[in-house]
Amino acid sequence: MKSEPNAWSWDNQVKEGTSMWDGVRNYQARNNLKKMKKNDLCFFYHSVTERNIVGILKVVKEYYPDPTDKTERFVVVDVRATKKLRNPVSLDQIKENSKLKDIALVKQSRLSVMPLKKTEWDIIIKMSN
DNA sequence: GCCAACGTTGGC
DNA sequence: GCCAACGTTGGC
Repeated sequence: MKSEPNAWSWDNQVKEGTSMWDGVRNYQARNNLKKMKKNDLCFFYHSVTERNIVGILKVVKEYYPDPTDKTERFVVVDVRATKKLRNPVSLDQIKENSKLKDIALVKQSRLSVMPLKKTEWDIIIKMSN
């Protein structure tokens, strides 16, 4: 899950505890939100200014209508900051790893909520230690 | 700050 | 239903 740290950062998330992941206005990203199950884990990525994966979020509530969306077409999930990565994993590092060359973060840079395979997740976890 | 890559909108 | 025009995102 991606956010510009100027708009909503990891520190904001930690301070807030559980919060809605709102503002998604893209159907593909919305569909990915809908696939999330309670207790699923997600990486929190700081886009634009930092380009780092900084922490891990947990889904605490599955999708429901986004109250900030007047069209009633988009949804949110509730998430909670779970763990800060020991070392942030940068976009450059991810691009340098040939096993990660096909992930959406690299291939579809505009998508703000994207899936990740377990094997890919594990590689990134390893890189953060 | 620029621009490529997309996604959406609206005229036809 | 097509596509030009436009808006947004996010890497560089």
